[in-house]
Amino acid sequence: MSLSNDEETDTRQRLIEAATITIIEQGFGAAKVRDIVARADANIAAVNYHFGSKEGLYAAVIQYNATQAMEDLPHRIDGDEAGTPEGRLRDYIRNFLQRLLVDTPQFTMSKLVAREMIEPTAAFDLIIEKFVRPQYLALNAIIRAIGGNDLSDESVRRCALSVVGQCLYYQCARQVVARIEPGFEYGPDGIGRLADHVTAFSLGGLSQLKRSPSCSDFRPGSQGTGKI
Amino acid sequence: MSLSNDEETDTRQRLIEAATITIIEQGFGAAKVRDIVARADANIAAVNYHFGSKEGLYAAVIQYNATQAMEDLPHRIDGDEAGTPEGRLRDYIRNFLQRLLVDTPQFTMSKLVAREMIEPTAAFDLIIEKFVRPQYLALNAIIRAIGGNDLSDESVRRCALSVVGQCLYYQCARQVVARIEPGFEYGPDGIGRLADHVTAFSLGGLSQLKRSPSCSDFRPGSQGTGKI
Amino acid sequence: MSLSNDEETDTRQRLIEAATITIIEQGFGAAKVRDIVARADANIAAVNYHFGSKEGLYAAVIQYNATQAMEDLPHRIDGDEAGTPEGRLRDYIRNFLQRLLVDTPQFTMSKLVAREMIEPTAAFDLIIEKFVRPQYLALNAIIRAIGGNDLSDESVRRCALSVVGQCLYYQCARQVVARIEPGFEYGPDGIGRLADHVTAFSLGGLSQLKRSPSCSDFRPGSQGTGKI
Amino acid sequence: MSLSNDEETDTRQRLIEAATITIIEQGFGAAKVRDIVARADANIAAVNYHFGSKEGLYAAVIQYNATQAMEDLPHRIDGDEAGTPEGRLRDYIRNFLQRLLVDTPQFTMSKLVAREMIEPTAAFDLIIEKFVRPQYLALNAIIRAIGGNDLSDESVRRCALSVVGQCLYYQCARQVVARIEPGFEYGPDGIGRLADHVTAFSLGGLSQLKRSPSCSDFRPGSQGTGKI
DNA sequence: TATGAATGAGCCTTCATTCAT
DNA sequence: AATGAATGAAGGCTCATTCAT
Repeated sequence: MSLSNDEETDTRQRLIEAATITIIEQGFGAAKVRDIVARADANIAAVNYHFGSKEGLYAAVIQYNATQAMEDLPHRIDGDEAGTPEGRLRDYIRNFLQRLLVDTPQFTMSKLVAREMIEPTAAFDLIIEKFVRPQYLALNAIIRAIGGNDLSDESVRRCALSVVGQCLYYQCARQVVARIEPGFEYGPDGIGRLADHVTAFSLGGLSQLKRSPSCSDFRPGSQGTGKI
Repeated sequence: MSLSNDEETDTRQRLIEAATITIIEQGFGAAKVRDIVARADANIAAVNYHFGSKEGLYAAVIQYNATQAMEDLPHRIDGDEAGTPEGRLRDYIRNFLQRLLVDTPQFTMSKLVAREMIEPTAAFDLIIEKFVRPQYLALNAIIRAIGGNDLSDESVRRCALSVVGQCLYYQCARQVVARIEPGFEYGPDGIGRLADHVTAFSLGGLSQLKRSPSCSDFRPGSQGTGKI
Repeated sequence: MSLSNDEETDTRQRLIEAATITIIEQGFGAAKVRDIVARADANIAAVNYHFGSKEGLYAAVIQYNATQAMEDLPHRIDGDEAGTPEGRLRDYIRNFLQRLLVDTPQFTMSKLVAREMIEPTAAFDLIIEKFVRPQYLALNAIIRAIGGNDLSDESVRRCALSVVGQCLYYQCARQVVARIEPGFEYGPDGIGRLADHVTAFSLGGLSQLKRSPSCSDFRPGSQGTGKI
Repeated sequence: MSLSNDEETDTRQRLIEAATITIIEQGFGAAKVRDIVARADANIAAVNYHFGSKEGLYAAVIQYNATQAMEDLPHRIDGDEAGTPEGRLRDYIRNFLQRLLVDTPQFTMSKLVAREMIEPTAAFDLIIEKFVRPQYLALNAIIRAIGGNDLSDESVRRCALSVVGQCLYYQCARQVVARIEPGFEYGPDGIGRLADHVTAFSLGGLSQLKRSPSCSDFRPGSQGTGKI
């Protein structure tokens, strides 16, 4: 309420933002409290004062970014069924890739999740429930709409993971891609073309699995007939 | 000369193996030299004596595991063209997933690569050139054989990354998968079914891209016509 | 604010003083940070906090003692031309010897310089420019005033080094003097008599060189003629 | 006796020579056993095998070099009274400076002594008695011969130290001289001219002290009369 | 509330020395 | 006698945290 109260909130906020950037860049373990407070233009003792510990700061980082990210998600992720299922899949993929790859202060949550996958912390559960599962269920719904009754529940889930995997790869393996495919660009156009490719590739995959419904039925020998 | 000489593994070797496990579990930065030498039942000064520094030990770890991994690769990864291209793709995927996911002291290299993606060190270049690129080129060759002249070079590369992405996801996001799909199992059968799925999904994706050759030509609208 | 604040010396200051003593006693290489902080009644991390490193602390030690020493120099060293040149030479020598030999917490700089001669560090340049050269130039001026036009510039410089050498010897070779001349005492009286001797000896040397101006002209044979 | 016995002696000898060079360059504390054995092309365990410890090696270094140096001293240092006293002084100074300053594998002892002055070790006593005192007494004899009965014993001793100090300065403060008098050269000619200067300066000093016998009688005021 | 100096556990590394062959 | 791997004490330095104002 008071002016000083506003300033405090300000320091807290700056710390969270500075920590977000630093942790995305270096990971939680390698990020130093001294660097974070320097970036936030705050005092070395501020972290422990406001958050109790470095881990407390990280919990606040997750909390803040998860909330922010859920608010920013396009409404159709939340279950809106407008448009064709294929169009919704394309939008989902495009949006997912953008959040993963676009170099802006926005979309930090997806990058934090990628970090958490490798180096899980106490915030892991929170992230799964508040951020990952809702989107995963939305993707499942889209795929179910595309596949209709031709796909088993298990196939739907596997296909959802195949879609997510293709996208996440460009985040996790960004350095590798930069090395083995130096021409790859992460600007808006590049991401757009990438989304087109992933969508087409995935629709093809879904189409294939609709015809040979159980993935367990698939046998390499059947590939030799040339019908795929 | 003595029998004990044959039985007791070399300290150098024990250090490399202990470091491999520790670094896979914790990453290079978080792995402590004291823990590594304790695991190797060696003296704290042994690392410096044999490898000059912690980083020198890591370089030896990469060198050793990369050599080991390249020797263990099935011969057809090296360009053998026996069998149908589809069969070779399935073998490639199955082998890739096994190396990523099987919980054995073997197949350590793939896990080291996954670490290096997140936390690149001075060994990054070595890994790319000696381990990643050869396999990536082999996968490109398989996909080219499947796609024939219907696929542009760019499409081939994008498809290769889509295949790799699906597989790597299960390594990178192992903890996430365990949470959102608790039933997923990483035993030989589970990995076999997973390989079947990824193969079928990818062959479907390739088939789709052969029909709409340029991924840039793909438009969501065209998906609604029912052709997929 | 509190009284204790006035009485307790600054940790930074205590560290510098403790380091000064320790380094004079043992040299920079052999001085241990743990010993220095113990002497300063400070924490092991204090050196890194205040000075960045052990070398940073040493730089501060030099800086502090050099500043202190320059302030303590008698004004006539700075170029004051009061008194006869011979009197100024005597004062210079007496002051120089005092700073080298008196066993007080004062006059530390000269002892640090003696250390630096044997074990040069990064601080060497700083010491030469800020401390040694100004005094050397002052001594040159005194000798020039004594020698007048009878001495070449080179002779003046050589004589200055002869004066400095005689004084420094008692610092560098203190242990040796104590052994081969056990009666030598380093109290005020002893230093006073020593200054008298060095002054007389040096004035005699100067007088000799004025008569045979170029040192290169000097030949032992000419000494045998009884002129000395 | 056996051939292997000769080879052993060889390793011992190589270790002593390597240690001599290394210790002169870096001092005893900073010299590393690993560097010494590398320079001697010997095994790391050789030092402890042959000398018991690093300090044992150093004792052997002193012993060997002191013996060597005493053999190499010009005979007249040992009390030969040929030639005029002034000529003998000049020879003494020239020889002293050569041993201190000439950059050869010879004359190592003088450099070890200079080290020992700053960083005395257990070998200090040995050095004083076997090397320093004999030469100091010889110099005293020369000065007594020059001064005759006009000089008190104390004056003789002080003058000897003045001579030694001038010479040693160029060894101890070599780095300083290089900085404040960049033109100074340490080749044979430079050392010759330096010896000329020191001899002339010292003869002048002696001559002065013969006239005002007690250094304690010297007063600055008496300098103003212009007779020096 | 905010500051920044102080803390101490713990890290990697160095080094002379010892052990086993 | 010679080798080189192994040893462990000790060094400088980093870091999150706490203290005193």
